[in-house]
Amino acid sequence: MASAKKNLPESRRRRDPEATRAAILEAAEELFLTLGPADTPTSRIARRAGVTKSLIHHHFGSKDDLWNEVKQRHFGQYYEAQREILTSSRGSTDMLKDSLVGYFRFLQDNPHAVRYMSWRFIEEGEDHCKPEEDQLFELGAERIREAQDGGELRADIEPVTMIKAFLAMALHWFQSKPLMDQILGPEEDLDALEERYLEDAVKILLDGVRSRRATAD
Amino acid sequence: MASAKKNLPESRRRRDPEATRAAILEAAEELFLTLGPADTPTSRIARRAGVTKSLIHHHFGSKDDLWNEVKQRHFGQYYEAQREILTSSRGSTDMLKDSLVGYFRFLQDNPHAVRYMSWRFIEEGEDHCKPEEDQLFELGAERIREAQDGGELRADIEPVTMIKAFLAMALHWFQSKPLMDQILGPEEDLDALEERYLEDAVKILLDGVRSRRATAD
DNA sequence: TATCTTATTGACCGGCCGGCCAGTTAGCGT
DNA sequence: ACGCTAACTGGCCGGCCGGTCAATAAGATA
Repeated sequence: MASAKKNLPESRRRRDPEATRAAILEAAEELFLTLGPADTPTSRIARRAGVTKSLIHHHFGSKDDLWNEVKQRHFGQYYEAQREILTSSRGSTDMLKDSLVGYFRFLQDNPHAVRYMSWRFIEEGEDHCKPEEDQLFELGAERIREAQDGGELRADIEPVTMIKAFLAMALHWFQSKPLMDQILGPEEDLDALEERYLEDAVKILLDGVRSRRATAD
Repeated sequence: MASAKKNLPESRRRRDPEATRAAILEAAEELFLTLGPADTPTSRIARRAGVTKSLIHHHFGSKDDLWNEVKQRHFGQYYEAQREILTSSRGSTDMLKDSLVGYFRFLQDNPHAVRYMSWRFIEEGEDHCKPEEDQLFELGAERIREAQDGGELRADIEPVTMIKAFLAMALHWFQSKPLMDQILGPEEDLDALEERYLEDAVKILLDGVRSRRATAD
């Protein structure tokens, strides 16, 4: 009864449902996030994945289902990264700096995440990823409240606003980035500017959020 | 020879190209920005405008041309509002506060502008509106540099970063708003929260940007 | 080996969408 | 009054897209 299900991983299996699913997902993610869901024909996803269009329907049902799967999968990474940033960093205001830098690096390394966020903003349908994200928000707000009670962060500001400030500063850079290097010449020195921007953003936000009495290092 | 071109504005002209163009543009703007360009059939634009589909092609050429026209037109308003905010406000740091509040109010009153910005971020094609916007950026940066030289704003931060900080804080709220009231119940008290957010954002940004020596009012 | 499951295929359908075209009519100049 | 230009119409076409279905064969089970 004990099934020896995968007893031939050595030779290339001619049928490999999981690999097929993975290939479709990968192709779909790439295309959906660059062309947009509406402008991405399933046929093209299939071609890129080296599969027939019918297989997409076989494995995922409909195009919308596939899109939801991509979103949820992608949000997994995003969610993990965020959570680690929020929990790993040690106390007080350092956490905020680490969060901002960490989030910034994450977006830097995952351009898809930026486009994904943009699509979420634009689409109207329900968002399956929301509860997990809210939980994340709650986690961050809690840590901020602690710092407020400890006198490290100013208490006259809603924690949610602080979080949004950090998210906004990081995300906005990458959202507007394609608009910028479009006019800045091919790649003049946008990367150097990017580092400078991060440094400045840290300065602004930390000083704007720190308790008035605390004198910086 | 002096043409009396428009000598019958009183009785309803049965043919009125300009009015037709305007009707099409208005319908297109509404639909494009809510459904997205890809999900908006020209037939539906035509129906909404009370016109035949053919007329769209007659007046605008192609669907893409119409979309570009909408973008450019919409940017007009956006551009005007921004420019007025930047130039009208009197000296120093008050300008920044006024800019943020003004921009925030503008987005509040023009939900379309938010979606428009999001589409600009996502689309890849050239952006016809860019030069005017850059001019606006330059204007703002100049005023910030003056304040930096005058010792009112800290000088260790790139002016562009300051501008982006203000834009990001305002825009991000409205971008993420639909995601928020989706989980917050129908309309719990999102508007009250909105005002609170604006106040907090002003606090964070102004304190983060003000010169270290200047003691606030 | 015989059998059952299911991954995989290719052909096909109904529908919609963008664009075109031939024809009609309103307004404006002469 | 006449004719020209351009606004406007209805109808149609070619193409693509999402989805279905019957048929095939690979792999697991026994």
